[in-house]
Amino acid sequence: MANEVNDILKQNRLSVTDSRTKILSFFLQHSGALSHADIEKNAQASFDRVTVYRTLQTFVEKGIIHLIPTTDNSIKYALCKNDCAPGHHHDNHVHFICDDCCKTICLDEVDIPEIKLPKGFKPQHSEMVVTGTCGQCK
Amino acid sequence: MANEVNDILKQNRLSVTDSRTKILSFFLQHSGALSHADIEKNAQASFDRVTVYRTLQTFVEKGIIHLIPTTDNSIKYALCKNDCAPGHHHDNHVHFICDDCCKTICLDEVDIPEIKLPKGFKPQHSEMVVTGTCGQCK
DNA sequence: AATATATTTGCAACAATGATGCATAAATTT
DNA sequence: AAATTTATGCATCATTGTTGCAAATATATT
Repeated sequence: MANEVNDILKQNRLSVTDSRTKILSFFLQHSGALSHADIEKNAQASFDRVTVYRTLQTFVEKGIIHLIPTTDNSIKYALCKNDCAPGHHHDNHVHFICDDCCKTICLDEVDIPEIKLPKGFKPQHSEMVVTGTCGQCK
Repeated sequence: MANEVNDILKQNRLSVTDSRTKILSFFLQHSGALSHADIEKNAQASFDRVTVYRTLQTFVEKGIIHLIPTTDNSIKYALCKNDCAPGHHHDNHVHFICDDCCKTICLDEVDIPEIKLPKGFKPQHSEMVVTGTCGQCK
């Protein structure tokens, strides 16, 4: 996996630094969505808060991770599994938030359906979040 | 409208106070989604920040307004137009965020489609947000 | 209509989250 | 290995949201 992390960073023309390597590894190890706090609390990576912010911002810009919409005031990130390019994300899968374990799960195999909008509205991107109980918590 | 505001509050067994009256009026006047900041900056209502927070929380609990999910760190609220009861919202319409004017619009007439989830997942509530260009901004 | 009770408000203080400038440190290029 | 570019960490600040408590206001009671 060390190589995979390295490759992803180089493919995106990012210098390979300690923080980037460890934060990206953390995402690869935890397939679900992570919050800034999750990453900051991660034992393996004790970086400055600012570094974590900047690393996450960089990853979003490069299309390595994507943001997940929430109704509480928390930002969550997850690895992009489709072919996302810098400044242009192609993730169009549904996200699931479990009311029990509070985990956010990317349902990579569930596409967001297209919908008909009222006249005049031009859609550019859709997000869909489903809450409920996940497989583990039923 | 003064009566309408009064009625809504009384129907929800809330004491009729200055802040609640004015904040609720503000929602009735502005059909779109509002952020905490929008309300705080509103000239007619110069309340303590804490009061605004608590009023909005109360309104959400009572089913008078609902939260709209976003990917940035902003919480947005909009009036519930369906029959939402305390602790039990029934809004299942799509929200539209315009990239140009940055307004959030409730598409009351567009229902969130039902989707098939992987085995084990039990859905409870769905949210859908579409970004793009709205009718005014095309 | 006046008082008693219950609720809400505003203040103070605090915690958490996020942003920016700049010197140091580390990575990449030559 | 040195020069250059880039990233990090620290200090500082702004914004956002929370909690406890006394004062103020609204509702209920007589």
